[in-house]
Amino acid sequence: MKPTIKNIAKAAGVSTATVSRALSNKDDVLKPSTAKRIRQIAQEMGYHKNVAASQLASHITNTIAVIINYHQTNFWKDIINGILQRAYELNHKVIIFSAGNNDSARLTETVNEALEHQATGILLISGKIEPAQLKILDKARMPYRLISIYDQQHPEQRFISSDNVAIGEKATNYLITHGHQKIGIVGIDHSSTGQQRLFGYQRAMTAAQLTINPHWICYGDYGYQNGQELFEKIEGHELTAVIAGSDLTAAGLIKAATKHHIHLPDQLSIICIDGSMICEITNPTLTSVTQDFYQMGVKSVDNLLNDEPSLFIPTSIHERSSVKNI
Amino acid sequence: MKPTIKNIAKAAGVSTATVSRALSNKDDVLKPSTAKRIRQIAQEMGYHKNVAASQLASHITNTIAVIINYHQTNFWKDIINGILQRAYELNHKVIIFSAGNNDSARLTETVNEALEHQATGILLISGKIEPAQLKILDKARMPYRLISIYDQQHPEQRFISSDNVAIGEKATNYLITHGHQKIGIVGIDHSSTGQQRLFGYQRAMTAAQLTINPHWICYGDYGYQNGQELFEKIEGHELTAVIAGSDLTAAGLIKAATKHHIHLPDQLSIICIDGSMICEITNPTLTSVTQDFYQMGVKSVDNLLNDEPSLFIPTSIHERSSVKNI
DNA sequence: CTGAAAGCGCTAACAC
DNA sequence: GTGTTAGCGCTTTCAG
Repeated sequence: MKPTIKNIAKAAGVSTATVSRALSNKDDVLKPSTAKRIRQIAQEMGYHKNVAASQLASHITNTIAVIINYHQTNFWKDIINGILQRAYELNHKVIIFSAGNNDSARLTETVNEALEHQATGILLISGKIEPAQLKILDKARMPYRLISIYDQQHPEQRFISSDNVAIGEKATNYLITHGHQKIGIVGIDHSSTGQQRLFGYQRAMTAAQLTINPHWICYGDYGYQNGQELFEKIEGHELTAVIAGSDLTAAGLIKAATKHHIHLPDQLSIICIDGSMICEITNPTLTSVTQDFYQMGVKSVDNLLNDEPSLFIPTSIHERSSVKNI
Repeated sequence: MKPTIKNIAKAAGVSTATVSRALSNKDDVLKPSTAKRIRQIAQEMGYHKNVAASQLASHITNTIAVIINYHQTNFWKDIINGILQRAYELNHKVIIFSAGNNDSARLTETVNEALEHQATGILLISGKIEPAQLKILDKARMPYRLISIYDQQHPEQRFISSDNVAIGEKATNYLITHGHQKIGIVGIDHSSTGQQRLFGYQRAMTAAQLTINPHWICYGDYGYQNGQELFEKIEGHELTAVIAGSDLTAAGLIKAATKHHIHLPDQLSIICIDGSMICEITNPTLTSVTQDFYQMGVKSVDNLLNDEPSLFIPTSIHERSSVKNI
């Protein structure tokens, strides 16, 4: 006999309504003895609620749909970890959709798919998003948040992100404070994240009345290998300090600098963005601007479920001996 | 007007069955013109299928439920990544359940919750699992696989895992081949994974007629900090080589060795298990036994959906200059 | 405190 | 090709 509410009702000699109540722990309405007896029978029959039926009837899913729109880097993993943790605490399930790597068509497809799940809300971990997809979300009147992306042009969009402009500015100012004037920024990319960090750098430089030599800005892919390669690009420009676009970029720069017999920080000061364990291990002295992606995941869930306004995840700077006073 | 199949039917002047067919792209049965017209109307009404209703009626979910039973280490993130990728390719959704950190009661709870979702199958990423939970799964007749855990005592259980005995053996034999006899194993724990690695080590040592000094076996937690601390423990035992239980353990050992002015590999050869990027960056010369967790995720999905037998994910050894010939 | 019954939105025979 | 209709398994008024 298939373990359904109906069959349990039959076995217990009660109605399906009573069984439903018993299994939903609505004990305040039921006689404790019947409730207990029903649960006992359910247990014996190996009953497991059919979530689909339950959701259909009740219209509540307690599910957060997460869309990952960029798998290349690793930060989404920490964000997911935070989401999972907080979702569990708030008694929500998490369903994850993979949308490839900034593939717009596929993202649209994925957003539509997520919408089919009648989730409580959608969390979109993205490098970028286009108006087309936003329109779908808005039309569906489904609560959503953009994680790790914010758009100064569209302050009305709800996001949870690091403040990348502030990050770039903070790192730059730190170096300026220490007397540096020829400061490079290395390994950022053309995504909004990279551009915002660059903008912060430019703003700080300009505010300090420092001129920026275009050669001091080196694009890259945030990677370790790339960091090593980029070192060659910054040589010969008399830089005294460099902002590494990511922790891996910094690791690569350090590796290459060592190989070229450049002494750090005497000949070159390095500060790194996204400083995490890798930098800590390769070079515990490295000053870094760190973001807490786990926290970003946690806050995202809170923010979504409580309908709070957009949020910047705070950034902290870990001052170590990698920056020389000049 | 709520965008349901019924309302679309009304708007299009057809039956709900026809709408259902059109929206499920059963175009072989429909007149192309009506199919197209219906999809057009659905689009305009902002229709999104109600997955709950669909699943309830069809009994098919195309969903893989993943349970994470151990959040402390990072390998699950790569596994999840592989699962997501492959699941997408096979047109399956992924729902993730977090079961804390080897909390047995909570795991039971989570298994039950996963069962409620009528998934195609369950993937359990675990450090360990108990008979109680296995019994629930078996009783529910739900296909499942244990990832990253295998139990020699229970060959009937389906698992996808690295072969930790082989890994320990492989690392040990590598050192033996290079002439080492006083070999330590450092940083493993008491989990089945750790114990299997230890067992492989012991087997290789015994096979080579080498005696093991109990002090050569140092327990730890696979961490970086711990690796540094453990270095002190192995000093004074005249070891010529060491197997580090994890990449982070190796990084810690290297750090501590350098601090103690021990020259690697002349005074001590190190080989590491789980060798990944961190080791590559901290010490590109380190010989390591590597496991591909991403691949483990990919294979798990295939294995589950195609009902294939248990599988060991192959391990490879990267020989570099961290082991000295003596 | 418990039961009867009307759906939730969709699918899948079966009929025409 | 398309319509009719009987569910899928559960929740939730509304009665009693």
